[in-house]
Amino acid sequence: MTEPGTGPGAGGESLLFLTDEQLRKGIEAMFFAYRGFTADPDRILDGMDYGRAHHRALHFIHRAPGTTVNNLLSILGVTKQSLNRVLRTLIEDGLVESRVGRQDKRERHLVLTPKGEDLERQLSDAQRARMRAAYRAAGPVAVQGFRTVLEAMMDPELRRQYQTLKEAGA
Amino acid sequence: MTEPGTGPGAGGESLLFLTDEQLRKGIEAMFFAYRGFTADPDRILDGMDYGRAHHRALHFIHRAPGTTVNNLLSILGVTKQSLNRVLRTLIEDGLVESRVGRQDKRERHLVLTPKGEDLERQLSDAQRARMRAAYRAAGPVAVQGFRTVLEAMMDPELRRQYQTLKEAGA
DNA sequence: TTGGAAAGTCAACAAGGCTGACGTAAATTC
DNA sequence: GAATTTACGTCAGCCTTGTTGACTTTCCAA
Repeated sequence: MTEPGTGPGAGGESLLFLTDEQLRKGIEAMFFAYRGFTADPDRILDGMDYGRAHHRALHFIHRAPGTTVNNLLSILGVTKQSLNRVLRTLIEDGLVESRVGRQDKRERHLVLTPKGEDLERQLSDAQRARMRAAYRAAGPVAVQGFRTVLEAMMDPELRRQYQTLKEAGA
Repeated sequence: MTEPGTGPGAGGESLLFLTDEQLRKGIEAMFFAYRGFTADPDRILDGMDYGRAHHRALHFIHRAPGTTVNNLLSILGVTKQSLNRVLRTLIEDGLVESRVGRQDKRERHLVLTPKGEDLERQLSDAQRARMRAAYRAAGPVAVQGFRTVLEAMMDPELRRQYQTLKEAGA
C-alpha cells in the first residue's frame, strides 16, 4: 500500500493524498469511525426509553444552558415536531426544565435538572473516554489535523454554529 | 473535572489536547462534520426512491464486487432483514445483480449493473468532491492525522474490516 | 441421511426523521 | 389599537431504516 508521506521537505508537497483512492479511504474511515463514535452512548441508552436523539438534545442543552427551542432546532437541524417529541419526554421525565422567557415570554429556555445532568454526564463520559483513548493513541499533531479536516468538511453554516459553540465553551 | 497542565510526559509533550474541553470540541466536530459528510449524497438521493441505506449498499458492492450477502451484512452492521429490503429494491430496479454462488450455491454474489455503477459514481463523486475540498484545504499533514484519529476511534472489529477493505483497494 | 449454515420471506414494531394544519400567546409593526 | 409576525406546542399521518421472531428453502458437510 502506497503511503503519501508528508512530503520530502516543506517545498515538495505531493498531491498524492488527493487521489480517489485516498479519498475513498477517508470516506470509509468516516463511516466506520462514526459507528464507534456513537456506539458507547447508544449502548447506555439501549434499554432506557431514550435514543440518540435524546442524547443530542441533552448534550447541547448541557452545553448551552438556557438555550431556546429555536436555537436548539437550528443546531440540531431537525424540525420542531421532531425535537418536540424528544423534548417532551425529557421534560415529563424530569431531565429537562422548560422556563418561560423573562424578556420574551414566547421563548422557552431549556436547562438540565440534576437528573438530566446525571444522564448527560454518564453519556458524555463514555463518549469522551473513547475519544480520549483515540487522541492519546494518535498524539497531539494528529489530533490537530483531525480537527482541521473535520472543520473543512462541514457546511459553511454548520461551521459557523460549531465555531460559535467552540468559542462559547473555552 | 480538573485537568493537568503540561504533563511531565517524556519529551515535554503537552497533554493539553486531552482536556475535557478539547475532547468536547472533537465530539462536536464529529457531529457537525458527519452531517456535511452525508449531505451531498443525501441531496442526490432525495427525490429518488432511495436513501442512505441504499447508498451504503451500492458503495460496498462497488468496492467489493461479487461480495456475498453475509459479508455485506457484517460490513454494514445491520440485520439481514434490513439489508434485504434495501437489496430487493436495488435488484428489482436493475441496479444490483444477485448471482448464485458457483462453489456454494447457497450464497448470493452481488454485483452492480451498469445502471448501478452509474448511480454509485454519481453519489461517490459528490462525496469525494467534498472530501477532496476538505483535504486540499487542510493539507497532507492534517489528512494524515485525520485518518489516524479516525482509525483509533473505531471498534477493534470494525477496524479490522476497514483495514481489510483498505488493503484490498490499494 | 441428517444437521446446520446461508439465504430469503413475512409480520410486526420502534425510533426518529418529515410535512401539513391548527392553536395560542406574546411581541412587533403598521 | 389592530394586524401581523414570531415562538412554541400539538395532532395526524407518512417515510426510512433499524429491530425481533418465526418460518421455509437450499444445499454443504459430517
